[in-house]
Amino acid sequence: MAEAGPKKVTIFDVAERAGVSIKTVSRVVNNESNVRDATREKVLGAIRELHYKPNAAARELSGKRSRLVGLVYENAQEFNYLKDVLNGTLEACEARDYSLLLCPLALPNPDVAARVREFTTQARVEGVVLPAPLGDVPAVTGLLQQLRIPVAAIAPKDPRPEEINVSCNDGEATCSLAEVLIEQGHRAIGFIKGHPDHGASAVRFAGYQRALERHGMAFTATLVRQGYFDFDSGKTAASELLDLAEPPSAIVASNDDMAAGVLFEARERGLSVPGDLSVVGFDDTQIASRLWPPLTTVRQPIMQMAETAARLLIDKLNGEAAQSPDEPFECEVVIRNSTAPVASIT
Amino acid sequence: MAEAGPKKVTIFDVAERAGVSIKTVSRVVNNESNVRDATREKVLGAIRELHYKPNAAARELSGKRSRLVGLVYENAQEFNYLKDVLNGTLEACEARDYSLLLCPLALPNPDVAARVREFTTQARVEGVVLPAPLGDVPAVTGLLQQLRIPVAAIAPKDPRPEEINVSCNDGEATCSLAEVLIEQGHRAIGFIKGHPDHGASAVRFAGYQRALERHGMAFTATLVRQGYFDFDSGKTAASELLDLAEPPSAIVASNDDMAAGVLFEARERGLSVPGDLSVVGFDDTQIASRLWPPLTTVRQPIMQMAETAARLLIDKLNGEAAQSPDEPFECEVVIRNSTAPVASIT
DNA sequence: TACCTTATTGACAGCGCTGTCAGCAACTTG
DNA sequence: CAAGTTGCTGACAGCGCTGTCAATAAGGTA
Repeated sequence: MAEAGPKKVTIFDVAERAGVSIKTVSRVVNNESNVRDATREKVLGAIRELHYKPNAAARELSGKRSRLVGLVYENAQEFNYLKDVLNGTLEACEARDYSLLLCPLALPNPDVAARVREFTTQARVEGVVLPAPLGDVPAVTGLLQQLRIPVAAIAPKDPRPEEINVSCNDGEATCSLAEVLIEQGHRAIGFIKGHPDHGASAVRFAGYQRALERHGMAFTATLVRQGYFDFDSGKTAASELLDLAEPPSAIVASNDDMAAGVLFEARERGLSVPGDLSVVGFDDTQIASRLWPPLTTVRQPIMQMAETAARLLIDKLNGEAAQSPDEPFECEVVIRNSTAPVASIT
Repeated sequence: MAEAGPKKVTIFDVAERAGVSIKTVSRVVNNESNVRDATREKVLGAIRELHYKPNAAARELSGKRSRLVGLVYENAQEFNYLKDVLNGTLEACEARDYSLLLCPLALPNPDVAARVREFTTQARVEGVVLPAPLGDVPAVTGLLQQLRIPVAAIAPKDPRPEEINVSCNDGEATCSLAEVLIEQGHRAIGFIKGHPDHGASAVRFAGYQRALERHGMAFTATLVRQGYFDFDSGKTAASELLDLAEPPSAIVASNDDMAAGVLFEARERGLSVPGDLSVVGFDDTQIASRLWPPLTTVRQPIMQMAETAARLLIDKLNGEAAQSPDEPFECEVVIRNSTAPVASIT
C-alpha cells in the first residue's frame, strides 16, 4: 500500500561507486589490514556519500558475529544502581557499534540457568555483563563459562582471572566513612551488613572493622546486624540496634536504602538525626539527597565501572588483548547532614 | 582453539527429521495456514526433539523482519518510572519472542531526531515504544511517522489516533487526591504543576481544579506553581507557596519527587508534616514510602500500561488489528501519613 | 633481468531463512 | 467425467554480507 522508503544502500552500491569489489568494501568496513590507503579513502568516500550502513542481519548470518552484548541483572535490586550500570554499558556499546540486550532475573530462582541459557541462545549475545551480585552466582557464571560466552563482572566477590572484572575500593571507602564517625567522637558505631550474596557486603564490613582497628577501638559483635540491602532490613536492624542496652550513637548502613530504613526507624522513635544518632549510607543514590537529613554516604563511580567493563568485554570479543584494570576505581565520601559529633553527656 | 559447541540445528535438520521440505517447517514455525494438522504435528515434534531455534539473523535477512522493538526514552527522568516501563515492555517482548533495544535520549537536544534516525536505522527496529513525554515531542513522533515506524505512546498529551496509545485516568486520580484533602478540611490547597512538556501535567492540574469546583471552592491562581517533575523544582515551589501571606495548609505535588522537595522544604522551615502541612505526591515511586512521613500518593499501573502498549504494538507489527484500549487504566489512591485533617485554629 | 615474496584485490560460495511460484492431490460443480 | 477450485507441499532464488582462495600487482633479491 505504501510506497517504499529510501532505496536501501548495499555493499554493492558502495563497491560500484568506489570502483572496487564488494570484498574490498567489506575489508574497509571491518577495518582489516591489507588495503592500500588510496583504496581505503575511495571506499570511505563512497560510504559517506551513500550513507551506507552495513546490514547487521547479513553480517551476522555470514560472519557469525551478532554485535550484541547482554546485560543480565537482578531485577529486584535497587534500580538507581541499575540505572548507572545501564547507562555505562550502553555508552560502551554505542561507541563500538554494539547493541545491548536485557535479561532481568528474579532471584533466587532455581530456573535462573534455564533462563540465561534461553537468553544467550535465543538472543545470540556474544558476551555478557554481570553486575553484582550476579558475578558470584555459580548457576550463572558456570553456565556462561560452559557456553564459552565471555563475561565482564562488575564488583564480583571472587574475581575470576580469566574474565573481565571491574571493581572499586569500597572497602577503603567504608573505612573512611567509619573514620568520619570516629573522628566525630562516636565510640559505639553500629554496622548493618549488606546482602550476604553480594561481594561488596563482606568488603564493606571489613572496611568498617579496619577503621575500628586503626583507631584502637574494640570490635563489638552485638553492634553488627545482618541486612539485605533493602529498606525493611535496614529498619529492622536499626530497631534491634536501638533496643540494645547500650545503643550505638552512630550507624553505618551498607547502602542508602538500608540507611533510609534506619532514618525511618529513628523518626518513629522520635530520635533526632544527627542529634541523637548519626547515620551514614553507601552508594549516593538519588534518595540519599532527598531524605531528611540528607545522607552522608559514598559515591561509587558505577557508570564508569560499567562502561569500562563493557568496553573491555567488547574489546575482548574483538580479539584485542583486554585486561581487567589493575587499580580499582576510586569511591568518594560525600559528607551531608546525617552525621554530627557525638552528643556529649551533660 | 576451542572445539565447537553443540552442533547448530538448522531448518534442514528439522525438515529431514520430519520428512518434509524446509518450506513446510518454515510454515509451521511461522504459524502459517495451509499446513495439514498431521504435518504440523510431525514438524512440531521434530522441532521439540531437536531443540530447534530459528536463526534470527537469517530470518531477518530473508524476511525483512528484525523482531526488534525499540524503547526510546528520556534518560534524565525519574528512573523508577522507567523501571516499570522497562519491565512491562520487556514482558510483552519476551512473550512474543521479540527483543528490546534501548535508546536513551538527553532532552532537550536539537539532535534528537538525528539520534532517533540513527537508532532506528542502525538497530532496524520494527516499532517503537514512546513513554511520556516522548509521545508529544514532534521531532521524535514526526520522524518516526515519516520513517513509517509504528509507535505506541504511553500517556501522550495528544494521542494520535493512527498509533497505539495507552493512558490512565490520572486526572480523575488527582481529583480524588485533592478531595481527600478537601474532606480533611483543607481550604487553601497549593498545587505544583508538572513539566509542561508532559501531557500528564495539564491533565493532573485539571483534576485538581475539578475537585475544587465540585466542592464549591474558589480557584486561587497564586496557590499554583510551575514545577518540572524534579526534586528541586518541588522544593522551590513549596518555598514560594509557604512564603505567601496566606500559605496553603496542604500541597498537591504532581509527582513524588516534587513532593519530596516539598517535604524537604517543610523540614528546613521546621514545619511538621502533616501537623502544619499536608503533602501529597503522585506515582507511588519507591521514595514515597521511604520518606518521613510516608507520602499519600497515587499508584499508576505503569507496568501494565507499558506491557499493553508493547503488546499492542507487536500485534500491529504482525498485522493483527490492534486497537488502543477504550478505557484508560485505573489509578489507585494510596493513603499514607503525609495527610491529616487541617489543624483547627485554636 | 628473471625469479621469489609479499601486499592487495576480486570471484564466488555459502550463512539459514522466507517469498514466489509451480505442482499435485482432493474436492466441487456442471 | 471433464473442468475448475481449493488445499497442501516443495523447488529454488535470493536477502547482504564475510570467508576462502585464487589472481594479480608491487617490491625485493640475486
